[in-house]
Amino acid sequence: MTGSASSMQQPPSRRIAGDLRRRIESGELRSGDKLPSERALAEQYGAARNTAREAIRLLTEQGLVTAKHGKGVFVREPQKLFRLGSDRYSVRNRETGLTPFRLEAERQGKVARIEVPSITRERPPTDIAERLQVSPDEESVVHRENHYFADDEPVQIVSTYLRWNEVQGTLLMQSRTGKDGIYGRLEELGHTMTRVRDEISARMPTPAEATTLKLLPGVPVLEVLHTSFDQDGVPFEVSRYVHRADRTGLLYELPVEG
Amino acid sequence: MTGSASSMQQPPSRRIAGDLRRRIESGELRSGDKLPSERALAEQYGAARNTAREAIRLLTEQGLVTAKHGKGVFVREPQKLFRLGSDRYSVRNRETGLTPFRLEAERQGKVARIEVPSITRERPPTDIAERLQVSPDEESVVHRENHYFADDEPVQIVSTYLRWNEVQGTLLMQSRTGKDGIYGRLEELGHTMTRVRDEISARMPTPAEATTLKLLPGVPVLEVLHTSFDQDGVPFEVSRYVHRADRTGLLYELPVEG
DNA sequence: TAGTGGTCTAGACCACGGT
DNA sequence: CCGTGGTCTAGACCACTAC
Repeated sequence: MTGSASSMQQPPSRRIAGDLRRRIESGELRSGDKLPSERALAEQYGAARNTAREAIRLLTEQGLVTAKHGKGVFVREPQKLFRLGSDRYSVRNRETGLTPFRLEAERQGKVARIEVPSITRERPPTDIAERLQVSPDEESVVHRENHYFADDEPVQIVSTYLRWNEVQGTLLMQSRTGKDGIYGRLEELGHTMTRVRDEISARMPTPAEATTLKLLPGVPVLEVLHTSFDQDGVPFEVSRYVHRADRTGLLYELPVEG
Repeated sequence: MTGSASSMQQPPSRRIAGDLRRRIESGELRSGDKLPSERALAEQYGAARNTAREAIRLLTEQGLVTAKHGKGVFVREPQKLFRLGSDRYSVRNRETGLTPFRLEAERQGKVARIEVPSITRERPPTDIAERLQVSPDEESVVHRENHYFADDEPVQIVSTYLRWNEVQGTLLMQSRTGKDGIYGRLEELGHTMTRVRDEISARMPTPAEATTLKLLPGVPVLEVLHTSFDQDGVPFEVSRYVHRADRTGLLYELPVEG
């Protein structure tokens, strides 16, 4: 508290955080390196431990470092991204027998696993009802919840919504949907996917999502609201994808109409 | 500190945060409502002010509430989203004389403004160099930085990279690029946009981004790395878009190849 | 002036990880 | 066992807002 008025712009916690950020960005502290302990930082800067702790918190919020209880605070390692391309809906991919997720996991040398925690008849959320063109006031949809893992690490949560009156009594009410997955069954019901729409947004996870995705603080999620349209322009399937943003990149390639 | 061992699973700060989250989700506290003050919460729960403050911090991190210095803590209002469609690169839109950004701002009844803080020759970042197929070791690109505002609120930061040897001495080195913008000039240079690739990710903002975008804590950014390809498949323009995620939705519509 | 959040202090005890 | 982060206490002063 000795500086002149002009040198006192920043509170100590910001100053400590700024110093650490610079040390990380300059390469002095590299991925995986351990930061000085909170108590050591406090002593170095002549501050209380809570002040050093606040500095660490700022960096954590920015996704730069991650704390490990009992061990220390470490510079976060950049993660290889799952690259989910716009061709992930292509029929060609179905014919390989590998889903896009399995393909991508394989590319990274990881083992893909998919769980189906629930398949239930429900009243749809309003955003889903609008897009699937069903009533939001009745139990008009079937909700299939899927969890995707790579090497037992959860990477995405998917909620797929289908029309109850169409899928009632079919394999689409089972967790094992047979050859070519749900799109194979939907094709038998007369829906050939000819167009898709993806609406993309990003936000911080809910506590529930943070738990199931095992998200560290400072990691946002990517939410994709996906709608499939058939040959008649009818939306026949809507899915909400929640991806952990530290492991996911989306890729869209498209022609530009003259 | 009176609960039995079995009822003590959660620390007080989480308990307070959980109670508040439930009150918000149940509708008891609505968008724009003021939460109890930190001191009031501390008293209600028989805790120190720092503990109540920690609870508020958790909610802020989750993007649920936002603090206003001197006024209080308020439930965050959902923002209307800028919907940036995949047709934003279409030539048709250029012919209207309105850029997609201006169109979208108009749709929301807001005034669009675009600043060009800098146009400089530079050595490209490696991810840009790869995609534009230029050398990362020379000053091989021109970097045009743009800031987009809606009603004087900043909503996106765009860095466009072009080949120095192509645009040297052209209008593309000026802030006013003439009719149809940069794509008009690039077409005169023989590059007709026929295909685009967008690579999308989400992350927490850097402090610099948080400042220029005036981001509140708990708001991530959407980053889009955009590449334009011409009639010969040559990448002739690469841009990095940084959008504030609380105001931006991306929309992609695409046909599915049989 | 009173009330609010923003920051800081100087302690304390707990839970976790490794020796 | 010791060192680490996780949480809490009971104060304090500052900065901002509104009256």
